[in-house]
Amino acid sequence: MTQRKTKRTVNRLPPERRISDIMAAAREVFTEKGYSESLISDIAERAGVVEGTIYRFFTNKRDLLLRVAEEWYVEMISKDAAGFEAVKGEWNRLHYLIYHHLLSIKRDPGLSRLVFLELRPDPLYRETRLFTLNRDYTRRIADVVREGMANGVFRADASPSLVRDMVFGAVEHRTWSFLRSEGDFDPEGSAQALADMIYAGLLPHTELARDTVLARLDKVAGRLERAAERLAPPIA
Amino acid sequence: MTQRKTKRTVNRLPPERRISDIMAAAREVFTEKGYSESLISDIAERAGVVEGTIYRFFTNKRDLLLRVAEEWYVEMISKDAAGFEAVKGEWNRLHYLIYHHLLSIKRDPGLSRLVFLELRPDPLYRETRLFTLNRDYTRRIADVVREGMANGVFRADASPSLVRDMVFGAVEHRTWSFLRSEGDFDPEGSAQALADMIYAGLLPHTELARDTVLARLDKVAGRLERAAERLAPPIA
Amino acid sequence: MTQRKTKRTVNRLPPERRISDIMAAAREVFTEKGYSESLISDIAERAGVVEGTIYRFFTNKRDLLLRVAEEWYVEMISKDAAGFEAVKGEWNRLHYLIYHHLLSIKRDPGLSRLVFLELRPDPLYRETRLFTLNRDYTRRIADVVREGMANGVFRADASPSLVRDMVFGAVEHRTWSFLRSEGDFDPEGSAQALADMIYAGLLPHTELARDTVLARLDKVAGRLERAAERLAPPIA
Amino acid sequence: MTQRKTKRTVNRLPPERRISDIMAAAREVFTEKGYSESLISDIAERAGVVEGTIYRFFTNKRDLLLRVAEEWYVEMISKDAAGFEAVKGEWNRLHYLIYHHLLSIKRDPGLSRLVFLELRPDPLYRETRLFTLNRDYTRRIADVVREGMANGVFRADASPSLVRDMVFGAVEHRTWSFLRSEGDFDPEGSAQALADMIYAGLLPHTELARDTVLARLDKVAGRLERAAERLAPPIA
DNA sequence: CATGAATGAGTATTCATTCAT
DNA sequence: GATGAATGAATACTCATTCAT
Repeated sequence: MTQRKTKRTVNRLPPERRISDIMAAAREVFTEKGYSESLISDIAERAGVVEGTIYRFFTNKRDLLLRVAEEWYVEMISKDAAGFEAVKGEWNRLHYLIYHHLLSIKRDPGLSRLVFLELRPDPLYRETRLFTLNRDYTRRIADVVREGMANGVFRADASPSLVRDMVFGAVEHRTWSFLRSEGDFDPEGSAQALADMIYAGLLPHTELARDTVLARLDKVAGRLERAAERLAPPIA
Repeated sequence: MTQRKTKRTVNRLPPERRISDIMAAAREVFTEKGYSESLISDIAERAGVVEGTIYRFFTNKRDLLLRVAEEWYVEMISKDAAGFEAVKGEWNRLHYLIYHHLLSIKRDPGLSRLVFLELRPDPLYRETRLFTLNRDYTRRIADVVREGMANGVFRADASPSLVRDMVFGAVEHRTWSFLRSEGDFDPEGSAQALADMIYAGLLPHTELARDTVLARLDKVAGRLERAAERLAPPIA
Repeated sequence: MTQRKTKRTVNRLPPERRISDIMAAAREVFTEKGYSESLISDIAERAGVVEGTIYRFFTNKRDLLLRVAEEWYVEMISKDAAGFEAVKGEWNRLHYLIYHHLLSIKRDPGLSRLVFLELRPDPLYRETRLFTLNRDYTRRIADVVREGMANGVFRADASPSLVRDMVFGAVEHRTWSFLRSEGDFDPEGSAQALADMIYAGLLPHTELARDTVLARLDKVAGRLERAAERLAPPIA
Repeated sequence: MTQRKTKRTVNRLPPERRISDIMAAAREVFTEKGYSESLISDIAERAGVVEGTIYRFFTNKRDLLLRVAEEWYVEMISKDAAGFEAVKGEWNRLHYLIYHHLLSIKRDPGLSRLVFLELRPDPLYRETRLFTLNRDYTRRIADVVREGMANGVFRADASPSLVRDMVFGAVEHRTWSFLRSEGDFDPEGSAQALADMIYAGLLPHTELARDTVLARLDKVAGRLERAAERLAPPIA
């Protein structure tokens, strides 16, 4: 009649194992369904635990997501690290980082979406370890720029942070339709073209190639025009 | 018995007016609170209608958001159009578009977030008129590149779509902390630096042909003269 | 296949009716099961509405309980009011209030428990309308004491608030086992004995002045005559 | 691999010590947070044991609360016992018990609340040792009344149990706002006034002071009126 | 004896959308 | 056309208690 406790077989495991089981399950579920569609109960089941157990190790659902994303970043950072050290030359290093970033997105589009759409927009993102990890991850691009500037390979007035934004912004936009599951992208091709653009943009100004009479005149004319516009705006 | 109707003003307004009232209210609310925090009841109240009325003109909450975003794009596109036509020179045109895009984000961060976070990631985004509008909006960058290629100002192997992604991606990343309400950004400075990077990245690897220089000098001189004339017009 | 909306028959009723339906159902359920065991879904079902509808009229479950209790107090206060006015003499008025209070508890032990155990201990109880109602309800005892003091029937150094606490405290303790569903109690017997104790405790320590006795005898005789007349009215 | 045990101090203590540690911790926690807000894990931590250990000595959380309350009662009873014996005279004995009860509440408001709100309302309260202890504790008032009746100091028709309810009920009501942490109360003043009321209520009826012609007539009139009301209720 | 990881039941609340009046 | 009352689905989290080690 009064069916009470079903079983109650306490399956004792080392915490590290539990945590990694849960995180693996969470990564799966989050990746498949996105954050809000993911159910704690689903994650628990796949991890072979009960819902309550998840809350022994993770503050809440969001914390779990955060930890999964952090783990992913740690993975990405460490995985490339050795290879990166071996690469020489500014272009090659830019290319390496861009290419591997594209590969990571191709490998884990679900996690990428989560970071772009759930975690990064969060008002508390900056307080997050993920923010720090991401900063470390993206800083490598800026570091290459800084080195190039120190070597005299790149112009002295370049902006490392702008380059970082260009690279990661471009990659993100380039992969959006893929992240929306609509198409594919070519990591190698995109990496090459992007590296070329960035590299060329960073080279010092040669005589005729830039900032020559032509470019100067263009800019000056532009400034004059903008000034004129402010004084006498075109009749709309 | 208990007369309770607050007001019985069956406000019969022309549909266009209703629609614009609703969209104005929706824009306000969406901008202030983001999509999911926005309440249809709130929008209805600010628009001076009841919930049901909104559904006469809009399929659902998402459709309303979409229409608001579309209107914003139409606004942005038309607003810049005239000015853009007047701008000459590749660098200036790149700069113009980048600068005004940054200004739009600064002016309407709420709408920007909505597009980035709600609308664009949607699986059905491509079926949307917003997608088309955004394509038109961003195509202008690619068009500048194409023109430059045709003019011989830019290298023949440049990728207009990559440039588009670099520009809009970089802008987005540069403004993220602002969109998270954490800081500010300098539209003019960022626009200049970004235009410089892109421009330099697009120049031919070889020197410019001499005759091109001369031909373009003519053009530029002409523009200078016209600009000067606008600044100091001959006394009529 | 995709069984969606079950029905969707919108049953439109005047708000007063909905509210009273819900409150009636809530009173039933709360009375039967106590606060925390009561389910909103249960209340909704008995009221013939859907859960959401309850939240149109009541902020939350607790608010609903509060409103039910308030209604009960209003009921109790108004029900006794007319009768009370007709009662003359300090002892009789004390007795009347005590007796009817005991009757209320006997009639609605569930609500009594709720007030004693859920509502009154609440840290915000004083901010509640229920607090005000209860104050008005219990003040009547203190008022009788005050009147008696003014009339010289009771000693000048009596404490109306202490009497109030004695009366309502004693009643509560006397009915505890009943409220715990363990036994019964005798309202009439308890009311008499309690009124006697309180009355005696309030009399002046000295003897009554002779003329007072005579004056009051007149009044009492008059009341006796009128009462008798009501019992055996002259045949019309 | 990963050695993780924080401490391995298998603290083997005599059971009595364990029990008193746990009860002390429980008393603290229950007092501070109330029953349902109290966590077994919190109690365990403060007692320097783990959760499981508590269950070696106590059936469950409620049992622990019960034992804490019982201990409190034993404490209260034994503490006053000697002093009480030394007090002579009915008024003085009433006053002594009332005053010390008020002091106990003032000293341990948290435990008082627990008894009033958690333990006493329980359906199984009567089966509890706490019930017996409380009966012994409160019986002392009734005993004083009985003695007084035997001595001829109090009227023969007094009700010891009613007096008990009046005293403990009055005290409870008088201290409610204090127990809700809203104000304070004056033990000495309240004890005196309450003792006075009770004492006076228990004295034999003197000639003119009570139950004289006047009071008799009042009562009779009241009874007649009530009878009349039942026969012919006033038109509402 | 002690440990402490694992268990698992249980529910109030929101709000976009509908459709009878 | 307008109204706005009614609908109803959907889910994270807590913590007393147990029992394998």
